[in-house]
Amino acid sequence: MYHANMALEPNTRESVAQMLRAHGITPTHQRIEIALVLFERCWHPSADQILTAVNVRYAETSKATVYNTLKLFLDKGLVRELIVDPNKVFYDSNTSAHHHFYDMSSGEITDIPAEGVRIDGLPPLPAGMVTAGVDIIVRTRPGI
Amino acid sequence: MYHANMALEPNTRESVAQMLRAHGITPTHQRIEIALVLFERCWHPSADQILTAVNVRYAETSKATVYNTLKLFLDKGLVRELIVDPNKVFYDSNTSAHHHFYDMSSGEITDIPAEGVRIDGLPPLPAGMVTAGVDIIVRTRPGI
DNA sequence: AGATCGGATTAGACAGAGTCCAAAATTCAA
DNA sequence: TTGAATTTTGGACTCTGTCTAATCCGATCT
Ligand SMILES: [Mn+2]
Ligand SMILES: [Mn+2]
Ligand SMILES: [Zn+2]
Ligand SMILES: [Zn+2]
Repeated sequence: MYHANMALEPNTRESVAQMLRAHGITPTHQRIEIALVLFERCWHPSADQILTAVNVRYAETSKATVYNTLKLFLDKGLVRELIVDPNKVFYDSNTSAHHHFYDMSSGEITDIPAEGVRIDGLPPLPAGMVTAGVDIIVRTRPGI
Repeated sequence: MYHANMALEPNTRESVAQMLRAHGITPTHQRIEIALVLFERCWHPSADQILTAVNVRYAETSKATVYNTLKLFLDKGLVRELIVDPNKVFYDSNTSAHHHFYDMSSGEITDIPAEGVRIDGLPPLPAGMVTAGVDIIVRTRPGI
């Protein structure tokens, strides 16, 4: 997966710190850990998965900080929320426009690149409204 | 609690009961009330809105029954879930294929008819998977 | 270095949505 | 009418996420 925010930088603490500074975020120890977890690979973790991943080595980050930080990253455009499951929000470190497969049986989320996908025939927006985003979710389940 | 003298058009109650039977659902009083609330107009209520609406005249239906019934209706294909808000599920009594505008500032949900909307260029599904549904959510907010 | 001070972190209380359970109520076929 | 099967129910419980006030930094100044 292409990470718009990572360019070709290695996932070092220093490169992550620079990315945070570039987005106007003071790079604290906890924020760097959370960013490393978010960008280390292509996944769509929940807050709880991030909390677990960040504390694998030492318990050094609290639940409150994970939620605080995810909200901050969201405000600053570093991550986006994925609303596909009734029970929890998933976070997507790929902020470029794209869509998703959602396997309803396993919960697995897979990116669909936006290039090549085209939506035709949408009606005009209600008066005075502006588009904040168009999400396509293809819900799948194991075939016969 | 069942009240024998509820003033409601017998045709409407009876037609709802028949619809439930046609879907293999035993039409109890609570289920009929919930179905009436769901189908009385075009809206996308949450479980809590349904609970409130059903109990406007008398408190005759419990929270547990609303959730039980919504799950039953979902299984039987009478309603569909709408996952657009991180905090609650909305229910859609329109089960034909269609899409939605979601006004992020007011929470208002508006139907987009599927006729005329076309999605091109979706990649093939992961091996062994089958489509359970394709949802387009156009998130909007008040314009400039 | 030591003191300062504002932002960041934290534990744990709290809230809202939804689930579960065992007891009570009801349905409906016999 | 009867009673077994189904449905309903209050309330405890779980889970995700929020809030708050105390504490902890860590960058800057002397
Ligand atoms: Mn939930
Ligand atoms: Mn929530
Ligand atoms: Zn994604
Ligand atoms: Zn709808």
